[in-house]
Amino acid sequence: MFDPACPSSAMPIRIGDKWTAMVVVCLEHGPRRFSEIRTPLRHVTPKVLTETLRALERDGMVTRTAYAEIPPRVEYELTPLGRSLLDLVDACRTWADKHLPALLEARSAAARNGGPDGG
Amino acid sequence: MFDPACPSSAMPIRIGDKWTAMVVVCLEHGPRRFSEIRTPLRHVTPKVLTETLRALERDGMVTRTAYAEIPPRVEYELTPLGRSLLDLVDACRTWADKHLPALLEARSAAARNGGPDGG
DNA sequence: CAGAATCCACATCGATACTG
DNA sequence: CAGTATCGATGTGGATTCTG
Repeated sequence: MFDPACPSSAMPIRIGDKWTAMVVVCLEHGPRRFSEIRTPLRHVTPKVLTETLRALERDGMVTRTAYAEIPPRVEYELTPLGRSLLDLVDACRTWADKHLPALLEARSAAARNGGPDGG
Repeated sequence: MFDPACPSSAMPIRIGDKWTAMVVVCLEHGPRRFSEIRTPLRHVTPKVLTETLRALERDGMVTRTAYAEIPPRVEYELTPLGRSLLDLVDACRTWADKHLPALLEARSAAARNGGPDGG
């Protein structure tokens, strides 16, 4: 799911913004720091990750805890509401396991027929 | 779900493009004509609906059947793969019933606090 | 380390007008 | 009726740069 080469870009379903689902999964097993979220999501810029986290915070999905230390440390943690998104993530995974191959096959078949240069 | 005034715009989950989920629900109970899909989705332009249907067709979600009649008649119907999206639609509905009010409350609470004019 | 500010590329969505 | 063609508005995602 974290691999941009995986066919998840073909997924007909999306949770929140582009990185929301991955962030939620990252937080599944407990609080994580900003950098700890960034590491597995290697292609997300800090700006976008901040936006995603702020949106989740606004919607009561995560809590943000800043510690007054040097260097700074901030932890993000899923709320119960945020954990409820894991159910949706799971529903997506289940669907993908069962149906994504068929979608991919249909798509490439369509590309071969009515695709690039017509047919 | 078809009412633009409903809070579905706040839904943290989306199936396909903007109108995909609604189109799929429209086709739930059998084949429908282009116009029959447009009617309940009153704010969709023919261009966008065509794009949505073509995408669904490419992905093996719907079949398109054109009849050589005057006036023209075209019917769209869900494939088994397309019907599988209904499971996702249902998962979304279940989630919304249980958690959307909490999301909305958290969001408006955030708007009152750190909202428009900061604070 | 965690994040803010700025600018920009791109895709989606939509209004309008026209066609077989 | 069922589209197609063109143009414009908009929002999201990203690169880059800078700060406490």
